[in-house]
Amino acid sequence: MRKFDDSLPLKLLKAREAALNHFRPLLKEISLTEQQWRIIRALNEFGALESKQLAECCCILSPSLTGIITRLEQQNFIQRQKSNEDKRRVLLSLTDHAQKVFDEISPRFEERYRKMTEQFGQEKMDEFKELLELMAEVKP
Amino acid sequence: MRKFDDSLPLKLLKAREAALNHFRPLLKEISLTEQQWRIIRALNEFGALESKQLAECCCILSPSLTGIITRLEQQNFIQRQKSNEDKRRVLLSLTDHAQKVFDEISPRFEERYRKMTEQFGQEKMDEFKELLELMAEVKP
DNA sequence: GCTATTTATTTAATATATTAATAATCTAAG
DNA sequence: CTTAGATTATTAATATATTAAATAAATAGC
Repeated sequence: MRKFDDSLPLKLLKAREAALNHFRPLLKEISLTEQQWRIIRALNEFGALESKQLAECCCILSPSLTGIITRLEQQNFIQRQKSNEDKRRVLLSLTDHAQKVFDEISPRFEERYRKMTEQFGQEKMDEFKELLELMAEVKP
Repeated sequence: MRKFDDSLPLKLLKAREAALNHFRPLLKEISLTEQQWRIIRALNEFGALESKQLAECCCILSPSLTGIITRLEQQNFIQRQKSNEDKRRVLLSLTDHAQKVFDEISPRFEERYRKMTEQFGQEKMDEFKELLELMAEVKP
């Protein structure tokens, strides 16, 4: 039978852990969790988003998102605004404070990302990302 | 600047989600979480393990493991036994019940794993795993 | 032999993941 | 227009993740 270590989910978990280790020191420095930073990055790029869209693109389930947003709101990183056309929906966007923090710190994330890519090898990284995208498309 | 979606940790997360979707229905059927199943698989292969070793090979931190083991013990899947040489250590192993459940259900996991591999392509899967292992070795 | 240090595990506190259920609103069939 | 069904966000309950601190037992150095 297939060995314990020959498990795609486990290998994906370990690879992700190793990748995140490149960024954990920075996250700790600014006191944001990995998920909080992911959400801030998404809102920086897409501007205002509805909760559902944000959950989708950040790969975070709605119930988790509700809590994360609540805390980011308390820390003055995110503002919520009810939609007028559809009163069920909530629009989320970065505060000026969050935008400022993002602009200041993101170059340092970029630098670490660059180093990680260099260490792994640019060619291998491209090939790796290609395979990751293919796997993400596989349906059971 | 690098786009939001061009993020290795995010791609790893999405690929892992897609991979896990192949097994979630089975896990639900036997009412075990992904982590519980990982631990059972490890103990099936390695026999009795100490808590630290189990945490290491399952990529689960000790504080999480304590809770998971407690619940698996209550469900009669795992038994703990204190080491005699070093009374700090705890030896963990599968109960007969767990071994029986594992032997019955694991062929169905194998079958789904086989289908996932076939769908993705055996060659690509080998290449993919190779890159995942390389990434897991990269140090920050 | 004793003490300081180290190591293995657990506890505590907070954040996130997962599933089910709820509340509010919208949409479409009748 | 009205109501059944669908959709969005939240709440609730339980499990796991993460970091720090506490506990207990082993080991090194004196």
